[in-house]
Amino acid sequence: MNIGDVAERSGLPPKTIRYYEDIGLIRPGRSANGYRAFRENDLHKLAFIGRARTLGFTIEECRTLLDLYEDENRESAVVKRIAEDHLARIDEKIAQLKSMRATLAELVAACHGDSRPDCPIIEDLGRGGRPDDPA
Amino acid sequence: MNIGDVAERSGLPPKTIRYYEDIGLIRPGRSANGYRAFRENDLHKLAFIGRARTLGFTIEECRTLLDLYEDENRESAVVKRIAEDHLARIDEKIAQLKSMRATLAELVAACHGDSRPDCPIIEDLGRGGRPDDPA
DNA sequence: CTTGACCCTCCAGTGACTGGAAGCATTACC
DNA sequence: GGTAATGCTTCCAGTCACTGGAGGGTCAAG
Repeated sequence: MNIGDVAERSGLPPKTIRYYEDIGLIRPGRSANGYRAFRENDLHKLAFIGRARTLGFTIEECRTLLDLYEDENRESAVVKRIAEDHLARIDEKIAQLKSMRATLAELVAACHGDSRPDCPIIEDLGRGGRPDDPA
Repeated sequence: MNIGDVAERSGLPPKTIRYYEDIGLIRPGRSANGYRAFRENDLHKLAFIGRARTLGFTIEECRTLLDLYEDENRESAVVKRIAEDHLARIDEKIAQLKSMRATLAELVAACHGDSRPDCPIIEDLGRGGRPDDPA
Protein backbone atom coordinates (compact mmCIF):
# COMPACT_ATOMS: atom_id res chain seq x y z
CA MET A 1 0.00 0.00 0.00
CA ASN A 2 1.14 3.52 -0.78
CA ILE A 3 0.61 6.39 1.59
CA GLY A 4 -2.49 7.60 -0.24
CA ASP A 5 -4.33 4.32 0.28
CA VAL A 6 -3.35 4.19 3.91
CA ALA A 7 -4.45 7.78 4.35
CA GLU A 8 -7.85 6.99 2.94
CA ARG A 9 -8.29 3.80 4.91
CA SER A 10 -7.05 5.22 8.20
CA GLY A 11 -8.67 8.61 7.85
CA LEU A 12 -5.35 10.34 8.56
CA PRO A 13 -3.78 12.82 6.12
CA PRO A 14 -0.57 11.69 4.41
CA LYS A 15 1.31 14.53 6.10
CA THR A 16 0.30 13.23 9.48
CA ILE A 17 1.31 9.70 8.61
CA ARG A 18 4.74 10.88 7.51
CA TYR A 19 4.97 12.81 10.74
CA TYR A 20 4.12 9.69 12.73
CA GLU A 21 6.93 7.88 10.98
CA ASP A 22 9.27 10.79 11.73
CA ILE A 23 8.60 10.52 15.43
CA GLY A 24 8.88 6.76 15.35
CA LEU A 25 5.30 5.64 15.90
CA ILE A 26 5.35 3.50 12.78
CA ARG A 27 8.07 2.06 10.56
CA PRO A 28 6.76 1.30 7.11
CA GLY A 29 9.14 -0.39 4.68
CA ARG A 30 10.21 1.12 1.37
CA SER A 31 9.57 0.05 -2.19
CA ALA A 32 12.31 0.07 -4.81
CA ASN A 33 11.12 3.48 -6.01
CA GLY A 34 11.55 5.02 -2.58
CA TYR A 35 7.83 5.10 -1.78
CA ARG A 36 6.73 4.03 1.68
CA ALA A 37 5.32 0.49 1.58
CA PHE A 38 2.68 -0.04 4.25
CA ARG A 39 1.52 -3.42 5.50
CA GLU A 40 -1.80 -4.22 7.12
CA ASN A 41 -0.11 -4.00 10.48
CA ASP A 42 0.91 -0.39 9.85
CA LEU A 43 -2.64 0.40 8.90
CA HIS A 44 -3.92 -1.12 12.14
CA LYS A 45 -1.47 0.90 14.13
CA LEU A 46 -2.46 4.09 12.37
CA ALA A 47 -6.13 3.43 12.98
CA PHE A 48 -5.25 2.76 16.60
CA ILE A 49 -3.41 6.04 16.91
CA GLY A 50 -6.15 7.91 15.10
CA ARG A 51 -8.72 6.59 17.53
CA ALA A 52 -6.57 7.33 20.55
CA ARG A 53 -6.04 10.88 19.28
CA THR A 54 -9.76 11.49 18.84
CA LEU A 55 -10.14 10.41 22.44
CA GLY A 56 -7.63 13.10 23.31
CA PHE A 57 -4.61 11.01 24.26
CA THR A 58 -1.31 12.76 23.67
CA ILE A 59 1.21 11.38 21.22
CA GLU A 60 3.36 10.12 24.08
CA GLU A 61 0.39 8.30 25.54
CA CYS A 62 -0.30 6.86 22.11
CA ARG A 63 3.26 5.60 21.99
CA THR A 64 2.80 3.86 25.34
CA LEU A 65 -0.62 2.53 24.40
CA LEU A 66 0.76 1.19 21.12
CA ASP A 67 3.44 -0.65 23.04
CA LEU A 68 0.78 -2.14 25.27
CA TYR A 69 -1.30 -2.96 22.21
CA GLU A 70 1.56 -5.03 20.86
CA ASP A 71 2.43 -6.55 24.19
CA GLU A 72 0.70 -9.90 24.64
CA ASN A 73 1.60 -9.89 28.31
CA ARG A 74 0.35 -6.42 29.18
CA GLU A 75 -1.49 -5.84 32.41
CA SER A 76 -4.82 -4.18 31.80
CA ALA A 77 -4.24 -2.25 35.02
CA VAL A 78 -1.53 -0.23 33.27
CA VAL A 79 -3.83 0.65 30.42
CA LYS A 80 -6.61 1.54 32.80
CA ARG A 81 -4.41 3.86 34.75
CA ILE A 82 -3.37 5.80 31.66
CA ALA A 83 -6.99 6.15 30.68
CA GLU A 84 -7.98 7.24 34.17
CA ASP A 85 -5.29 9.89 34.27
CA HIS A 86 -6.44 11.15 30.93
CA LEU A 87 -10.03 11.15 32.11
CA ALA A 88 -9.01 13.30 35.07
CA ARG A 89 -7.30 15.77 32.75
CA ILE A 90 -10.39 15.95 30.60
CA ASP A 91 -12.52 16.64 33.65
CA GLU A 92 -10.20 19.43 34.66
CA LYS A 93 -10.41 21.00 31.23
CA ILE A 94 -14.17 20.73 31.19
CA ALA A 95 -14.37 22.38 34.60
CA GLN A 96 -12.13 25.19 33.45
CA LEU A 97 -14.13 25.76 30.30
CA LYS A 98 -17.39 25.69 32.21
CA SER A 99 -16.12 28.31 34.59
CA MET A 100 -15.04 30.48 31.67
CA ARG A 101 -18.35 29.88 30.02
CA ALA A 102 -20.33 30.91 33.07
CA THR A 103 -18.50 34.19 33.51
CA LEU A 104 -18.60 34.98 29.84
CA ALA A 105 -22.28 34.15 29.55
CA GLU A 106 -23.10 36.52 32.39
CA LEU A 107 -21.16 39.30 30.78
CA VAL A 108 -22.73 38.70 27.39
CA ALA A 109 -26.19 38.69 28.93
CA ALA A 110 -25.48 41.97 30.70
CA CYS A 111 -24.28 43.71 27.56
CA HIS A 112 -27.05 45.45 25.68
CA GLY A 113 -25.05 45.22 22.47
CA ASP A 114 -26.12 48.34 20.66
CA SER A 115 -24.36 51.40 19.27
CA ARG A 116 -23.54 52.90 22.68
CA PRO A 117 -20.03 52.48 24.08
CA ASP A 118 -20.78 51.37 27.63
CA CYS A 119 -20.28 47.66 27.95
CA PRO A 120 -20.09 45.36 30.98
CA ILE A 121 -17.75 43.03 29.12
CA ILE A 122 -15.12 45.70 28.53
CA GLU A 123 -15.65 46.93 32.06
CA ASP A 124 -14.99 43.52 33.55
CA LEU A 125 -11.83 43.14 31.52
CA GLY A 126 -10.76 46.64 32.48
CA ARG A 127 -11.18 45.80 36.16
CA GLY A 128 -9.00 42.74 35.60
CA GLY A 129 -12.01 40.65 36.57
CA ARG A 130 -12.33 41.97 40.12
CA PRO A 131 -15.94 42.21 41.24
CA ASP A 132 -17.62 45.50 40.56
CA ASP A 133 -17.57 47.95 43.45
CA PRO A 134 -20.32 50.50 42.89
CA ALA A 135 -19.64 52.33 46.16
CA MET B 1 7.87 50.86 37.16
CA ASN B 2 10.22 48.12 36.12
CA ILE B 3 9.06 44.88 34.62
CA GLY B 4 9.27 43.02 37.93
CA ASP B 5 6.80 45.36 39.62
CA VAL B 6 4.44 45.17 36.69
CA ALA B 7 4.73 41.41 36.68
CA GLU B 8 3.76 41.21 40.31
CA ARG B 9 0.92 43.70 40.03
CA SER B 10 -0.50 42.22 36.84
CA GLY B 11 0.08 38.59 37.72
CA LEU B 12 1.85 38.00 34.40
CA PRO B 13 5.42 36.67 34.18
CA PRO B 14 8.06 39.10 32.90
CA LYS B 15 8.67 36.83 29.92
CA THR B 16 5.07 37.10 28.92
CA ILE B 17 5.08 40.87 29.28
CA ARG B 18 8.13 41.13 27.04
CA TYR B 19 6.38 38.88 24.59
CA TYR B 20 3.33 41.12 24.61
CA GLU B 21 5.55 44.06 23.80
CA ASP B 22 7.15 42.04 20.99
CA ILE B 23 3.82 41.42 19.34
CA GLY B 24 2.75 45.01 19.84
CA LEU B 25 0.07 44.73 22.51
CA ILE B 26 1.83 47.27 24.72
CA ARG B 27 4.49 49.90 24.19
CA PRO B 28 6.25 50.73 27.40
CA GLY B 29 8.86 53.50 27.31
CA ARG B 30 12.50 53.01 28.16
CA SER B 31 14.62 54.40 30.97
CA ALA B 32 18.13 55.71 30.37
CA ASN B 33 19.56 52.34 31.42
CA GLY B 34 17.59 50.48 28.78
CA TYR B 35 15.05 49.06 31.21
CA ARG B 36 11.42 49.10 30.21
CA ALA B 37 9.56 51.91 31.98
CA PHE B 38 5.90 51.07 32.51
CA ARG B 39 3.19 53.58 33.28
CA GLU B 40 -0.11 52.92 35.03
CA ASN B 41 -1.77 52.70 31.67
CA ASP B 42 0.49 49.85 30.61
CA LEU B 43 -0.37 48.05 33.82
CA HIS B 44 -4.09 48.48 33.14
CA LYS B 45 -3.67 47.09 29.68
CA LEU B 46 -1.73 44.10 30.95
CA ALA B 47 -4.37 43.36 33.58
CA PHE B 48 -6.96 43.68 30.83
CA ILE B 49 -5.12 41.22 28.63
CA GLY B 50 -4.53 38.87 31.51
CA ARG B 51 -8.20 38.80 32.32
CA ALA B 52 -9.19 38.32 28.70
CA ARG B 53 -6.73 35.45 28.41
CA THR B 54 -8.12 33.71 31.49
CA LEU B 55 -11.50 33.95 29.81
CA GLY B 56 -9.96 32.16 26.86
CA PHE B 57 -9.83 34.96 24.29
CA THR B 58 -7.05 34.55 21.76
CA ILE B 59 -4.28 37.09 21.50
CA GLU B 60 -5.81 38.49 18.34
CA GLU B 61 -9.12 38.92 20.11
CA CYS B 62 -7.28 40.61 22.95
CA ARG B 63 -5.77 43.00 20.46
CA THR B 64 -9.19 43.88 19.11
CA LEU B 65 -10.69 44.12 22.57
CA LEU B 66 -7.87 46.39 23.70
CA ASP B 67 -8.58 48.67 20.76
CA LEU B 68 -12.21 48.75 21.77
CA TYR B 69 -11.20 49.35 25.38
CA GLU B 70 -9.33 52.46 24.30
CA ASP B 71 -12.00 53.58 21.88
CA GLU B 72 -14.38 56.03 23.53
CA ASN B 73 -16.78 55.68 20.63
CA ARG B 74 -16.92 51.90 20.50
CA GLU B 75 -20.22 50.18 19.90
CA SER B 76 -20.93 47.65 22.59
CA ALA B 77 -22.50 45.48 19.88
CA VAL B 78 -19.04 44.84 18.44
CA VAL B 79 -17.72 43.72 21.81
CA LYS B 80 -20.74 41.56 22.40
CA ARG B 81 -20.33 39.82 19.11
CA ILE B 82 -16.71 38.90 19.81
CA ALA B 83 -17.73 37.52 23.18
CA GLU B 84 -20.62 35.59 21.67
CA ASP B 85 -18.39 34.04 19.05
CA HIS B 86 -15.97 33.05 21.72
CA LEU B 87 -18.77 31.64 23.82
CA ALA B 88 -19.83 29.48 20.90
CA ARG B 89 -16.30 28.18 20.51
CA ILE B 90 -16.17 27.33 24.20
CA ASP B 91 -19.46 25.46 23.92
CA GLU B 92 -18.09 23.49 21.01
CA LYS B 93 -15.01 22.54 22.96
CA ILE B 94 -17.03 21.54 25.97
CA ALA B 95 -19.25 19.36 23.82
CA GLN B 96 -16.22 17.70 22.27
CA LEU B 97 -14.64 17.04 25.62
CA LYS B 98 -17.87 15.69 27.04
CA SER B 99 -18.18 13.28 24.17
CA MET B 100 -14.60 12.13 24.71
CA ARG B 101 -15.24 11.85 28.38
CA ALA B 102 -18.32 9.72 27.94
CA THR B 103 -16.61 7.22 25.68
CA LEU B 104 -13.53 7.08 27.82
CA ALA B 105 -15.52 6.66 31.03
CA GLU B 106 -17.37 3.71 29.54
CA LEU B 107 -14.15 2.05 28.52
CA VAL B 108 -12.54 2.67 31.87
CA ALA B 109 -15.56 1.25 33.66
CA ALA B 110 -15.47 -1.85 31.49
CA CYS B 111 -11.79 -2.53 32.12
CA HIS B 112 -11.19 -4.75 35.11
CA GLY B 113 -7.71 -3.30 35.52
CA ASP B 114 -5.79 -6.23 36.88
CA SER B 115 -2.77 -8.25 35.79
CA ARG B 116 -4.49 -9.93 32.87
CA PRO B 117 -3.89 -8.62 29.35
CA ASP B 118 -7.43 -8.47 28.02
CA CYS B 119 -8.67 -4.90 28.08
CA PRO B 120 -11.71 -3.23 26.51
CA ILE B 121 -9.80 0.03 26.20
CA ILE B 122 -7.08 -1.46 24.03
CA GLU B 123 -9.70 -3.39 22.11
CA ASP B 124 -11.66 -0.26 21.30
CA LEU B 125 -8.55 1.49 20.09
CA GLY B 126 -7.56 -1.55 18.08
CA ARG B 127 -10.93 -1.55 16.36
CA GLY B 128 -10.37 2.11 15.52
CA GLY B 129 -13.43 2.86 17.63
CA ARG B 130 -15.91 0.93 15.52
CA PRO B 131 -18.61 -0.70 17.62
CA ASP B 132 -17.86 -4.20 18.77
CA ASP B 133 -19.28 -6.94 16.58
CA PRO B 134 -19.49 -10.09 18.68
CA ALA B 135 -21.03 -12.15 15.84
C1' DC C 1 34.25 45.79 46.14
C1' DT C 2 31.73 42.11 45.72
C1' DT C 3 27.48 39.71 45.89
C1' DG C 4 23.07 38.99 44.44
C1' DA C 5 18.93 40.47 42.43
C1' DC C 6 17.26 42.48 38.59
C1' DC C 7 17.23 43.73 33.80
C1' DC C 8 18.51 43.21 28.71
C1' DT C 9 18.59 40.52 24.00
C1' DC C 10 18.58 36.57 21.21
C1' DC C 11 17.89 31.74 20.14
C1' DA C 12 15.54 27.52 20.58
C1' DG C 13 11.92 24.47 22.02
C1' DT C 14 7.07 23.13 23.14
C1' DG C 15 2.64 19.82 20.63
C1' DA C 16 0.93 18.09 16.87
C1' DC C 17 0.67 18.94 13.01
C1' DT C 18 0.14 21.77 8.33
C1' DG C 19 1.54 24.38 4.10
C1' DG C 20 4.47 24.89 0.47
C1' DA C 21 8.47 24.45 -2.70
C1' DA C 22 11.32 21.63 -5.55
C1' DG C 23 11.88 17.52 -7.67
C1' DC C 24 11.28 12.24 -9.01
C1' DA C 25 7.73 8.27 -10.32
C1' DT C 26 3.78 6.61 -12.11
C1' DT C 27 -0.42 6.55 -14.58
C1' DA C 28 -3.93 8.13 -17.98
C1' DC C 29 -4.97 9.67 -22.21
C1' DC C 30 -4.48 10.87 -27.11
C1' DG D 1 5.47 7.57 -27.89
C1' DG D 2 4.63 12.04 -25.77
C1' DT D 3 2.75 14.73 -22.27
C1' DA D 4 -0.02 16.18 -18.57
C1' DA D 5 -1.93 15.12 -14.26
C1' DT D 6 -1.44 12.77 -10.17
C1' DG D 7 1.21 10.94 -6.50
C1' DC D 8 5.21 10.32 -4.06
C1' DT D 9 9.68 12.13 -1.96
C1' DT D 10 12.40 15.52 1.14
C1' DC D 11 13.11 19.65 3.58
C1' DC D 12 11.98 24.12 5.52
C1' DA D 13 8.95 27.14 7.76
C1' DG D 14 4.83 28.45 10.23
C1' DT D 15 1.12 27.78 13.63
C1' DC D 16 -0.24 29.48 19.04
C1' DA D 17 1.20 31.53 23.13
C1' DC D 18 4.40 31.33 25.46
C1' DT D 19 8.78 29.36 28.18
C1' DG D 20 13.70 28.19 29.13
C1' DG D 21 18.25 29.28 28.92
C1' DA D 22 22.69 31.49 27.64
C1' DG D 23 25.39 35.44 27.96
C1' DG D 24 25.85 39.82 29.55
C1' DG D 25 24.83 44.70 31.51
C1' DT D 26 22.85 47.46 35.85
C1' DC D 27 21.83 48.52 40.39
C1' DA D 28 21.33 48.46 45.66
C1' DA D 29 23.12 46.52 49.98
C1' DG D 30 26.63 45.36 53.05
